[in-house]
Amino acid sequence: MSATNEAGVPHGQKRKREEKDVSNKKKVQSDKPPQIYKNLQLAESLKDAPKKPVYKNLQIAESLKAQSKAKNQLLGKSQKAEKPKFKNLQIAESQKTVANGAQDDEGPNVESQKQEYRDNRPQNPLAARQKNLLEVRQSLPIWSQAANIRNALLENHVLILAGETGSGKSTQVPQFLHTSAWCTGRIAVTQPRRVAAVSLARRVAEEMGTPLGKSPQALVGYNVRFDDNVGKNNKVKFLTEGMLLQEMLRDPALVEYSCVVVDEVHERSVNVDLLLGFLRGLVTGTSEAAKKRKGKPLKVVVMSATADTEKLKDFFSEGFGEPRAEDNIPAVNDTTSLNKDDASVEKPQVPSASSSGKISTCFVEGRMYPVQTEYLSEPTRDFSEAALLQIFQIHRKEPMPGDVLVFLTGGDVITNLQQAIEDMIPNVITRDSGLPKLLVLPLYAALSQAQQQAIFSPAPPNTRKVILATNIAETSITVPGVRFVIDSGKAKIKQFRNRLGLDSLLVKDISKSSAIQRQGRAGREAAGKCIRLYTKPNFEALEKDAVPEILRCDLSSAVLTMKARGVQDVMSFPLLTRPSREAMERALLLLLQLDALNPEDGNISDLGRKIARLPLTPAHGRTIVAAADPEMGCLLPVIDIVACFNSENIFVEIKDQDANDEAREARNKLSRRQGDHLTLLSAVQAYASERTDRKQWAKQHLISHRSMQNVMDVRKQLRAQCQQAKLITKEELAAADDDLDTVSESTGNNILKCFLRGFPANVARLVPDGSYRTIQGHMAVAIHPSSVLYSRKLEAILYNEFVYTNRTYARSVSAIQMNWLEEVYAAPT
DNA sequence: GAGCACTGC
Repeated sequence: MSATNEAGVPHGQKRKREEKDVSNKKKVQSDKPPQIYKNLQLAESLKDAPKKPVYKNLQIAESLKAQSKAKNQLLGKSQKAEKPKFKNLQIAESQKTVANGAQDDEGPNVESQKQEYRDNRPQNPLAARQKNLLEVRQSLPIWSQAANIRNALLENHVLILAGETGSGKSTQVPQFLHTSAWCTGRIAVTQPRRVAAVSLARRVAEEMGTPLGKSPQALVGYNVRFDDNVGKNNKVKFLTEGMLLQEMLRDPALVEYSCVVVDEVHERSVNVDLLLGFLRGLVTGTSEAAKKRKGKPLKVVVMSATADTEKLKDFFSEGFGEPRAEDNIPAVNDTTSLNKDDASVEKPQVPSASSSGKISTCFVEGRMYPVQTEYLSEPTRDFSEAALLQIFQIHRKEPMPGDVLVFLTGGDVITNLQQAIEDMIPNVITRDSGLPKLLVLPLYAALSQAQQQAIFSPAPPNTRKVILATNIAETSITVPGVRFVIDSGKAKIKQFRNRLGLDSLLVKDISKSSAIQRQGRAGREAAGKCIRLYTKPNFEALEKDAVPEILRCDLSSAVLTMKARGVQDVMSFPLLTRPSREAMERALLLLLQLDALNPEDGNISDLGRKIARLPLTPAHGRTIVAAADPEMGCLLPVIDIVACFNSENIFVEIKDQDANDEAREARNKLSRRQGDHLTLLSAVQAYASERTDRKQWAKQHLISHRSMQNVMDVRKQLRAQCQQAKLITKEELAAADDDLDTVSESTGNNILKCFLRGFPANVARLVPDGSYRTIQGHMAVAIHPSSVLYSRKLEAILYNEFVYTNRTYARSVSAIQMNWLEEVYAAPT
């Protein structure tokens, strides 16, 4: 047992403590990047690489691109030939669509802002930067709409704003609004991703000429998981959707805010759908929580990249007591209703009489270069082969510079295609010796930061980059330098099947809007070209929009989210898209099984409230609560395991060639005969008890250091939250050390019993033919080959997930005893 | 003997 003396403070912890004392700017420079950067998959590079380009390279905000736009404009008139074409969103009379009669035509506070930096001392670098940025801001398409937007919210409480990438909406709208008279509280701006929230906040702070975050002068802050950088005087706060939902637990009326801007609504995450439901109740004053605002108005701005604002408008109109437009039979000549589902007709949509002046809509054109689109004349059976052909055709025919971005389905397809291209390169390039070189780069989430980073480094001279990417390049990462896009038209899509209680992850056709999004990636820096590896009729036949996540996932989390925020009748909670009754009922049933709801009235129980506060699925939350029961007494180890399930796979794939026997043996030592749960635990504990060089340790054990760092972050957060929820005392937590202890047989059993409590449906038993069948539903289940229990025959198994790929697999599996079931499910809590 | 798209509290 190694003592935790002063000198023995684990590396990471000590550093973290030091970090707390330094300012934000220093944070970025410190040898260990702050939490958020670690999650950018770019952390490693941050240490050495200059900071700016990193942020720039990420898909962040329209505004960052504005810089390059402005640069293009400065480059001179010669660029006029390639003048960005406004995409089909462009609406000549868009101003009319906002509230009637713009009063100040001049843009937002130009004079007052000018005055502001005149007043600042000239040597103030923030003010100087602000001044420079003002010119860039004024060149954004949204700038001319500033007065309209301000006036719209003066009169109405809801603004629906459609603006494509490049319009500047994410950065400018909060700045247009924060000086309005009604804006006495804060403006929240939600984002689906953490990176976006952080980088937008940074940018807006710069544009406003103030520091970011906690400083008393700071007007802009952000709050994302693992990184709270909000100051008392912040007027604008960027946060992730999940964070705002979490805030609603303690403040369901959002009283600290005067305005909530919901950005990227078209992505339709479950969280955004829930958020819109809550906001509708608040803005219309129809929900219980709305009373707590005591008459203080709330303004809601809903921003989307697609022009389809009708659905959103109908949704809010309904909240104001108007019937949804669908309920009306459209008159034959009523073009506004007829056009609703016609993607090709995107005309300005003047607020119709039915909106009764409560909802404004506004369109802002995006800024983008034209993209020429080609289709295959015949459908292809093998999109990899078709892509291979097109890549070399582009390389032969198209001028440099111009990198190629290929949208594919998954890591394996990407690896194979990369191999195929590299095999062909010698033939093609030597045969035609005038050709530039080709550099093939894979891009998908499971790659290490360093590998992902490669797409951002400039190619060597006379080299064309070919990036083979998954959907990650559609929303999360913007690849610079791309002029050619090849679109397979496919993506892997996860779908939860309620009846079977399993997730399937299958290759499916993408939606039209997804195809358009992919196409747009070719026109960000110059005119480009998009080759679709399917026919034009195929494209026309695609669904208009992707199926929203809320129709594709297990609803137990969403339902608990509603219940915990005061929604009693979840069936009538306003949702943009209503899931099936069956899916809702299944979720309610599971929550009842988990004791999260009272069986008498279906309201949330005390236990349910505890679960709802944790950043986990209800099943994992229930497991944690079970582990805190003194009879079980295994909270800390259960947290370690749950943390693993909430991070990427910690085990690095063992490839026969590169794994040496030593590492393999080291890895094997971590494995536990009881199964994957305790194997994960032993890995976390061994890692945590490593005091000298964790990175080296991870390498030696074929464990992903990055994943493990994330596990440690989640573990820390869960420990703190459990203490807050009084599931563990401060003293107990302080006494916990990371010394390597062997988990006793009985503790091991207790741990598995806790998981049993959280996963009543994920149990299967061995049947006479040697296969496993689930106890609920008698479905055939096979142990996934990645499990330490693969090919073992055990009395019964418990598993963390049930997925369908080629067959139905149980992943993360442990052995249990049938006689535990009675004990676990009979026990009162 | 499989092979996991992508986010988020």
